Amino acid sequence: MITVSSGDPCSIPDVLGEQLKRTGLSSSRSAYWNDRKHALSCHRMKPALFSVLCEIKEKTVLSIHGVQEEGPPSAQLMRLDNMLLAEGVSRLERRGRGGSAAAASAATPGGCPNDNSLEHSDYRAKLSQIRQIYHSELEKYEQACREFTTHVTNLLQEQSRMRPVSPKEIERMVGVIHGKFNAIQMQLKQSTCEAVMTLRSRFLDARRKRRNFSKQATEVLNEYFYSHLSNPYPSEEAKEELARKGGITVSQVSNWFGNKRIRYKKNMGKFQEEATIYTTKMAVDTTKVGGLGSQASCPSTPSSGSSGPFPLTSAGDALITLQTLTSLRPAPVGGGLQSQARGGWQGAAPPASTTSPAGDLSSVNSDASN
DNA sequence: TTTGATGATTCGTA
DNA sequence: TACGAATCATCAAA
Repeated sequence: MITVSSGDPCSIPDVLGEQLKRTGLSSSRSAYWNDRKHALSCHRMKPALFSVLCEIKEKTVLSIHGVQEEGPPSAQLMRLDNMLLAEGVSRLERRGRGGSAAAASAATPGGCPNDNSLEHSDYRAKLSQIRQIYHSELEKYEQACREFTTHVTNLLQEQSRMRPVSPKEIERMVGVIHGKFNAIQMQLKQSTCEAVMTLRSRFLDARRKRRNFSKQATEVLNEYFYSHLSNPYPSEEAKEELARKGGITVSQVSNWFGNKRIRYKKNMGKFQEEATIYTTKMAVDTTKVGGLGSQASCPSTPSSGSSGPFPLTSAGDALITLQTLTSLRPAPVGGGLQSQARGGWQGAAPPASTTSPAGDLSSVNSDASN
């Protein structure tokens, strides 16, 4: 009885000989293996050996049949692909190295704010970096996969001269190789997704990127707030103007006023000094301009008039009083503002944006000029 | 490191 | 839909 190991010893010298030839290492050893190979192929037992190998092969193929079925691409892989596509990472596929920079700068990740802040450009640069690394690694894996597949295919074809190797078997082996490389690719995709997620959370989470407003923005907002203390609800137009002057967005203006109203109401005592500063400043500005020009520093509300939902004994009036008093003595505005504010917008429903606050500077100015 | 200030977000409401 | 209230997360000064 002839026993043959699954390693198929007959083919080994053959393959080695070929490899030695390819790598230029053929020498006396190569000649030795060629002799051996020739001896084996001419051996009188070769047909018997080959038939035994065929039998073994048949059994082996039967035993592994059913295990080799390749399932559909996993849901996880699809999720990763979708995520990379959504993040703009896998858009460059098959585009080559040249177009990566342009495409990187053009790509806008989903959910990304469309402002042109420095953080945003930094985000894009880092995303582009991740994208380039991803594609470079992907290309490496694909090339390695191709090379390995070719190598194994050649190997099996060589072996098929000495042992039974069916095209199906080669196909299966190629499938196995692709499966292994796909697993590696999935890891690459997974880590790329993680990197993108980390980047997103770091750069795009608004809470993380919170920056204090510039001094100018704060001043513009405070000036408006304290000069409209009786009705600190800027209209859309006023918000836009404040946003423009402060170099911030309209929604930031809205946020600021929302926070300011709440915090002022909660702790008016704390804001007395600030109120004094700003109302004094506004009063001085108004006096300087002669009662007509203060609109330049304080956006007006859409309409004017004192028929708003708040009593005239408001902070707006306090400002008027203050303007008069400023020229006479240091402004003792604090208590007045506080008491008036308490009876003003606090607790009252916010007025429609089109209504004009009693303390609107335009009306103040006209009053003052009168 | 702690703490107050502050911009942003979320949720309920009118 | 805008607002108030509560809360979160970060900044910056002590």
